[in-house]
Amino acid sequence: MSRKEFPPIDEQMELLQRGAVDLVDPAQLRAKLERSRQTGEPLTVKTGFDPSSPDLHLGHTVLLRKMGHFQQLGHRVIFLIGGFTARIGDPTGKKATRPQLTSEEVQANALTYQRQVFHILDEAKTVVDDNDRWLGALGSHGMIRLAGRYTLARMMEREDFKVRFQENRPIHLHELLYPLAQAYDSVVLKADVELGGHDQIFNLLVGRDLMKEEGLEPQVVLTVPLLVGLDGHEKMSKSLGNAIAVEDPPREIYGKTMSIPDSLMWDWYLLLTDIPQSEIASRRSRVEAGDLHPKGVKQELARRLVTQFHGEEAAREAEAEFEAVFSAGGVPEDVPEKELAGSWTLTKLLTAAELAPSNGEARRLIQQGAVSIDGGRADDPFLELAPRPEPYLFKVGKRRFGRVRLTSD
RNA sequence: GGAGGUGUGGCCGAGUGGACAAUGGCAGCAGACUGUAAAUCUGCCGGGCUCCGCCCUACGGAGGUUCGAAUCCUCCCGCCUCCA
Repeated sequence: MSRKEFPPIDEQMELLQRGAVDLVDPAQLRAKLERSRQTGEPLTVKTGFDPSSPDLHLGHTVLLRKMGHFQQLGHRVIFLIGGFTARIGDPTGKKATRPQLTSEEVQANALTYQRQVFHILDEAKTVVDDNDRWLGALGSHGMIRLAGRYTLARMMEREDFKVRFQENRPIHLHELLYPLAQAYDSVVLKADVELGGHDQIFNLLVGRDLMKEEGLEPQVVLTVPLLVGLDGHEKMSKSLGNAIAVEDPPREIYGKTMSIPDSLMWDWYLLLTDIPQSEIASRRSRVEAGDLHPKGVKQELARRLVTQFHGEEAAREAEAEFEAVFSAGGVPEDVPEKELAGSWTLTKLLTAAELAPSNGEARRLIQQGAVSIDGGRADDPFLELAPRPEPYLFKVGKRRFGRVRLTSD
């Protein structure tokens, strides 16, 4: 194995700490980096992913990008699929217990995951592993022995457990095993560093403890913040509907980015782009002083995000379309088209064409002035539309478009 | 095993026999204002219809009492607390 050259420590430290929330602890990370520089051995960096929900969104990419930083610096990054831990389910305090996944589902999800992940990570440099490999083999005895390495008191230091215990809410025994299992991964992999979202801090620290317990050098723990979603308040998540999926089409990524609150833009710049922090700070102060219009700054962000997943060409197109549709009130490129037979009442037509979820909703939208036909507002729910050769163009609300061709049977 | 409590619309949370498709808040949708930003204001927010009205479905599930039940009774299910 050839000796690797690593960048200077300070340079590495700066990149790695960008946007990080916790770093336990900086001195130790520095020491590990120095050692790897001397020996030419890269650090082993572990990040676990729960394969239960395979749709990645920008929130996940914050972590992936941090992994990418380690890769850029020449370290060895392990993308660890929690095939075993997914079947325990990370205790969140929420009532919904996650459904137990079959190993087929886990495998299918893992593949979907990998397809999405390698938009961000360098596939050639990424080690993919699955903790089912060792945790599955542990067996009951092994698990009990593992449980013997930790105490209830230490487990109860976790905020979530503590609160639930105080409030007399249930804590199931298997939930205590989750942090242990995750910690055991670090032991097996002899991780130098473990990355995770800030919400994972407890689990990651258990990893440190367990490694010490097993006589290993403890891992350094680095966490990144949870990305705030489109609404500007809640963390980004698919179920809250405030997410941008990695596989969203260009115009969605672009448009959704444009809809975030201005105040959120700086965080996104920090966590989702590589623009130097000094540059971000300078833009921010110019916007706040009124020297720079926030729209343009946000458009650049949107462009950069589209570029990451679809390339520059797609980003330019998305921007052109955005300008045409929203700034100039035009019509998007590819409006879905439907064909229906005969004459229709406006209300029912909207429902039939899936431009409204129900007739009642369609009627409301019409009455509220949200519907236009061929560019002119339509406010009569009972308007009769007759068949004609060219399709009708409907616009519902700000961004829903549809063409409907009415045929005379 | 025993005693008690609780279960309401996407979420939180009122409602304890009729005026309840169910107060209020959040979320969502639409309009105005804009930069498809935020904030703000206004309206909507179970489904269907021939729509100032009517019909259907709905308050954990199944039965029952009643002219009438989210509200009372019985059984069942889930969740919580205390005692053992």
